[in-house]
Amino acid sequence: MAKIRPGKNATKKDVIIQKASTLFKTKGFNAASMRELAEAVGVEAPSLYNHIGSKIELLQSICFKVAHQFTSQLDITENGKGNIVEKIESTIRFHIRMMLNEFDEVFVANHEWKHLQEPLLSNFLNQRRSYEKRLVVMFEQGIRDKELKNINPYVAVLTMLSSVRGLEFWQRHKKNISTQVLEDDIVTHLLKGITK
Amino acid sequence: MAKIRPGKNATKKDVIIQKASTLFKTKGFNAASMRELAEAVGVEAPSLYNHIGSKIELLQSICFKVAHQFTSQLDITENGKGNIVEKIESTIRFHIRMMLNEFDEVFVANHEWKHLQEPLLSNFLNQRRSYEKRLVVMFEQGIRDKELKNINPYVAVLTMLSSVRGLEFWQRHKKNISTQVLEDDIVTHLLKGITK
DNA sequence: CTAAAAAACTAATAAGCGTTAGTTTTGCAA
DNA sequence: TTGCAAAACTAACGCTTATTAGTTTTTTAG
Repeated sequence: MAKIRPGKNATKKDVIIQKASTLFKTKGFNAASMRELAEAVGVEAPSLYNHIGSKIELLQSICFKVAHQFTSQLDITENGKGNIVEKIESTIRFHIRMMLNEFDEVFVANHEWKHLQEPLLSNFLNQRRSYEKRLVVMFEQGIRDKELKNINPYVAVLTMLSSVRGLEFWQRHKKNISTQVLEDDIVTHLLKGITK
Repeated sequence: MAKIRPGKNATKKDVIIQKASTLFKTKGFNAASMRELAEAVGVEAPSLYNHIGSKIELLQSICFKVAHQFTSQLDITENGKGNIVEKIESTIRFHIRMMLNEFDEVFVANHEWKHLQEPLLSNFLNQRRSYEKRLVVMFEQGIRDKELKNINPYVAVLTMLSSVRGLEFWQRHKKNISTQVLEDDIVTHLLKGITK
């Protein structure tokens, strides 16, 4: 009956992807059915196929959209002004803001990527590895430039990424602390451990 | 044909649970089929039901076994000797060792718990919350006793838990660094940020 | 107002799932 | 060696799944 009603700047496909993000996050990709997704969107399941190609295509869209956001922001940061510590801080803050503002999609990209199909699965993992490697290179330069302590750059990068990912668990405590305070706390905490 | 051959101190059920841990970790609970599990064990799918009750029971066994290991170790640590910093260090090292030695089961407990059914789902989440709360209390006492900086104990606990969970990603780099060095590095890194 | 295009609907299909039933084989104890 | 229990097997059931086919309704454009 009622058609899918997208907002001003969103196609119907965008609406489906957004609802899919929430559903995949909550139930997991395999446990989430197209019938549930359709109900969330407000139509019958087969109607979804007027806008999308398949269920797996939804997961692909979510994962690669998130990957692109992180990658292109790192492009900007790498080529921008500032010393290494400032670039690391900028990267940390971007990660935190992504976790807070686009939680569902980031969560799905972090947890459900394993259900991607080849060759996109390998493509996605290569992007992740490449991203981490670029961060390691950034840390290595910071060490060479004496901006950072003589730490193991791999340990530092993974500690940083893991800590920020831990924001997942803050969803429950969201009410208790301002996101700005949280952002500053984490940045301080992480930088204090590695800066000279 | 061939019966399930358990090792000396393992029942057949234990073998199935161990194989299930690996399979659930690799493919996710829903994507892992009983037919695949049976193949990994070396029997046909229906034969599994001579040893287990159901698929969901396997997930329950894994999740609650892990939860019990963490909880009972924390009991020991809390009631043991030493100041708060020593107890925190001991807890961190236990987490790291669990991640390294019982990776599959810990991974499943961390990632697949959402597929537990009520009332066990709530039970599991309550145990997690209770565990985190006990850590927070530990940190609060450390702050009161002036052993720790005046940090936000929630932020500190979640940073600690997240960092250790990040060891998941070290599976790929395992060859490049000794686990003992890794353990010491992480402990140092984490403690340095919070101790006075 | 009309016609074409977009998008909804109902019905159905094929495949895979966990699990059960019923039967046969295996392994240990007497 | 015999007999019983444990554990394997084959076959199949009922259910859910993503997806397709075919049709009807709704929206849009001229």
